[in-house]
Amino acid sequence: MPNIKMIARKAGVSISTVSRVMNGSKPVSPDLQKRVYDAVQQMNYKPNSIARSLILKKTNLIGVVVPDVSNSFHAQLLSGIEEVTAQADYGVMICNVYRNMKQQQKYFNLMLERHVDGIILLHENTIEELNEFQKMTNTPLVLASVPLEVPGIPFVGIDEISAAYDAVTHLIEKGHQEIGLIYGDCTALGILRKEGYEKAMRDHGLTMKEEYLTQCPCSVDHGYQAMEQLLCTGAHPTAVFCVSDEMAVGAMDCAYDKGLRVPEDISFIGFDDIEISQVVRPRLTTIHQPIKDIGKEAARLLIEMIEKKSRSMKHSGGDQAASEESRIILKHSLVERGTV
Amino acid sequence: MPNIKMIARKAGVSISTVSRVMNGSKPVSPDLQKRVYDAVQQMNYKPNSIARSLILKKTNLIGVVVPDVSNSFHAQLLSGIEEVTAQADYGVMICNVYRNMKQQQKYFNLMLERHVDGIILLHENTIEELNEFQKMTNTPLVLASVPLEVPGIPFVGIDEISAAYDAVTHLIEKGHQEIGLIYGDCTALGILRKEGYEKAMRDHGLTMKEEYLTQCPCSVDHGYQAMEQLLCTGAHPTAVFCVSDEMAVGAMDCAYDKGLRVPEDISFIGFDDIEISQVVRPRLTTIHQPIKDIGKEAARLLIEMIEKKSRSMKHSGGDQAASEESRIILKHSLVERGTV
DNA sequence: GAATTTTCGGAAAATGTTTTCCTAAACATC
DNA sequence: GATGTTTAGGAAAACATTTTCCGAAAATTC
Repeated sequence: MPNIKMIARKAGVSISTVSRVMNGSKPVSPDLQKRVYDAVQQMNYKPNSIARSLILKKTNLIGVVVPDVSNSFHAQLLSGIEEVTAQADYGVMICNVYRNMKQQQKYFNLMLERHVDGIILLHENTIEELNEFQKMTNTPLVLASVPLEVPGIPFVGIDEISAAYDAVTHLIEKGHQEIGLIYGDCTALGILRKEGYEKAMRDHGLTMKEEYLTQCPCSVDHGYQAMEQLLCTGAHPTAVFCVSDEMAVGAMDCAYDKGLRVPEDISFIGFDDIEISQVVRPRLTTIHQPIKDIGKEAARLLIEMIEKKSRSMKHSGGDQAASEESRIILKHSLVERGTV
Repeated sequence: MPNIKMIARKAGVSISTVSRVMNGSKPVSPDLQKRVYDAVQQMNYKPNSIARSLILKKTNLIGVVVPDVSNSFHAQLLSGIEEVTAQADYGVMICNVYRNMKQQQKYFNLMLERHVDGIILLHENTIEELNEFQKMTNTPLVLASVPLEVPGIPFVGIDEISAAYDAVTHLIEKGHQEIGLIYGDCTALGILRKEGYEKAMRDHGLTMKEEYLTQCPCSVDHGYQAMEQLLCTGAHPTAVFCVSDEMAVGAMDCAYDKGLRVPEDISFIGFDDIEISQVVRPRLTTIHQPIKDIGKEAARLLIEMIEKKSRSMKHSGGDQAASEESRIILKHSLVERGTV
């Protein structure tokens, strides 16, 4: 591998001249420029990115902290992120948290030790952890589809409450009054969606029955169990709103096993519009999220923050946090299929 | 951020001593050791990984080239990879190729420019490209679930031919004789699985009809179209082997829409055992691949190669390619569900 | 044609490590 | 007591860049 010194020697110029033509940082006479380009070509020279990182304090690497890459929703977010980062010449490093949220701090440190230029969080942290993080470093951070309100940390996603509201309203408009809810209460996501449910019920003058509420982690299997539990109580909802598609297909499955017909005997509405909602029979009616776009927007915003920060560092030399105070809310939509 | 010099000053020792206690590369007296540790603690010192990379010529970063992260199969592979790399203190950088295989070379260059220590390929390249790659660099490379035979490049996956053979044999054992095939012929995967189909048919004395063979890209929608096409020809297979679960659920859907009952009128068997095969009704009978384990094994092997190489570089100083000549074949299995 | 400004190339410092090469002391051997 | 062998620990080179500073040459102005 040739280095800048070899190119300089070959082209008969100084090291700095080579650097200047490579980065266009200062004007260089056409004559020398050509000599440098020729040498670069002949030796197939590529500037060493590590050495550049060291001096420029920029790795062109962003970190993505994700609960589980193999989950369809997160994988799609990731794909959106990757698309725009790749275009902007950033690499993305992933960090799979699985469910061991305890080691959260460790993951942050890992990314920071690798000097990522910024982080996208797909995984829910406590607000304290986020504040802690901000205190510790001024590495840009954005939350994608993690609806937390933390001063200085931008969020991109949908309006969870109103999306849930729309889902439940749809059920109500179709004539349902006894509406069950399967949700998870240990994430902000689940809680907000539940809020949307409650609001819709209230706004339409429906009473919420305690026994119609069931909570479980977000997975097909847990959705099944939750539905079982819901039916066990003797409750007979005519429709169920599940705060994720996985839960919904699990729940549907349970209903099916209990001899209930969907949508004749019981209706279901999901949330997210991931792949499985389009392969189950009947097709799952659900709330569509522009998942990939959320990823893209998050990446776009993060890169913007990174570049803004590195510009300001260059000029003022200071390290004031360039805190972007923004929330990017994308449009969700109801997609009617066959389960209500 | 403190650097090694500051620690040295604080502890009242030389830079090299600090380095030595950090890496345990040479013995240091307990007294000085303690002083260094105290300084490190007090200043919360973390060695700068970039500077280390520069001198050690090791980034502790591996690259994963993947056709599409949002695809369930690849996402699972990735998750397996990430699990073992994280444990071994390697980061993983992803490179989403989407379908533009043309720019393949560009992706390799991208990874090499970032000086990844090794690459896992989940995306099929031509053998020429791989040879080209090997000629260009001696960065370790392993193929995960890309069944290509290239000298010096290890592969980890399943025995595609025999897995396909098992699938078709299962159909035959259940009494089917008219067996259709939906496959893709532009990947080694599709071709090998087709081979398995052919072998099974031949071994059981069944004739293969040209009109029973349909090919299409691997997706639910294409599977649907392929099935449509298959039925259009007037052929009436009693079972269809689809070389991926996506194709299979698409094909099943088509059958369903044509008024055929599964499995009474027509049977289906898929391949991969990804999530959707467990949510469709009836549940898809399929060939199970230990996807996550493939990812894990690939990562394990790659890291082994990397460390072996860096050891040999250290001792002999040479840069002979430490070519591992291995193929790791994991066990597949038939999982009987409801579609045959 | 002289004075002033602009342009451009080169030397050297800076980035934060690891590692090689020394020196000097401690220890063992004869 | 003299000599050889470990061992601890420091100075400096090496890694591959970018960037600042400086001086020389060229271009512009009066």
